[in-house]
Amino acid sequence: MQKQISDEMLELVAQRLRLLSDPMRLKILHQLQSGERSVSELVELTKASQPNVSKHLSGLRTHGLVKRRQEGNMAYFSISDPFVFEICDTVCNSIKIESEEKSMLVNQLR
Amino acid sequence: MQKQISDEMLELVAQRLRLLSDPMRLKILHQLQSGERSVSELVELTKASQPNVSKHLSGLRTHGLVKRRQEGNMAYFSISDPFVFEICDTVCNSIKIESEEKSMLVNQLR
DNA sequence: CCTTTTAATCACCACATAGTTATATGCTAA
DNA sequence: TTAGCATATAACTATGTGGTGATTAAAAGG
Repeated sequence: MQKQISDEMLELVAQRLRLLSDPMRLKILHQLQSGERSVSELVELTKASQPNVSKHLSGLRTHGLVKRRQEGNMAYFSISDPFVFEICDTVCNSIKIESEEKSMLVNQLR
Repeated sequence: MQKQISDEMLELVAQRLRLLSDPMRLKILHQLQSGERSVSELVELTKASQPNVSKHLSGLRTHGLVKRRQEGNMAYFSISDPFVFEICDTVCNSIKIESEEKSMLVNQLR
């Protein structure tokens, strides 16, 4: 018998995964993986509009995935919850394994 | 220097996480964690409507997270990609750690 | 055949959200 | 103060999606 999960917990988990379920946000987080970045740097790196980047950063921040440091005119963001990396690694691995299985299948059919 | 991720890969990862970013789907997957279930069982267990459950199962299936077995009148579903469990565990852990940190903070303030 | 049961699909509504443009805020330098 | 740069926010649009009720499809049993 497994442990039951409360509806509130399900909501929390879903909310967190929802933040990671957008390509743009993943792109931003991926850039932050190498360290702190300013908003303008992120705009440059992601080739998205500045309001769009700011909006995503705001969402990520209010849910505690990212933290903000202000220095003079600029705002520097960095990842504050390492679980982000674990999740992405797990998903990437599952995709990699899947595509490997597919290519093996193709090889068998030759 | 880190490895760059292609836009297609970002889309794939986001798509997969999107499937896990809904409480109802998480509930279904959680019930499937203990083994195969028919649609009507899942309807009963999740207290959701039958079309709703079927719709979610359909989405999960077309993206390879779940597989279907027909027997007579009924359809049995089961989890086909174990990465689901890893993801959920990781997220649950991060939430647990966070809440523990919060309660520690509260204790310090007493 | 007809009826019942199980599941899938359709049509629709309500809502959330990613994106854009325009504007505001806030800091620095002249 | 004013000008200029960096960032945040507001208002709006378009699209996606979770939910519902009604219908259909298919299988089993009378």
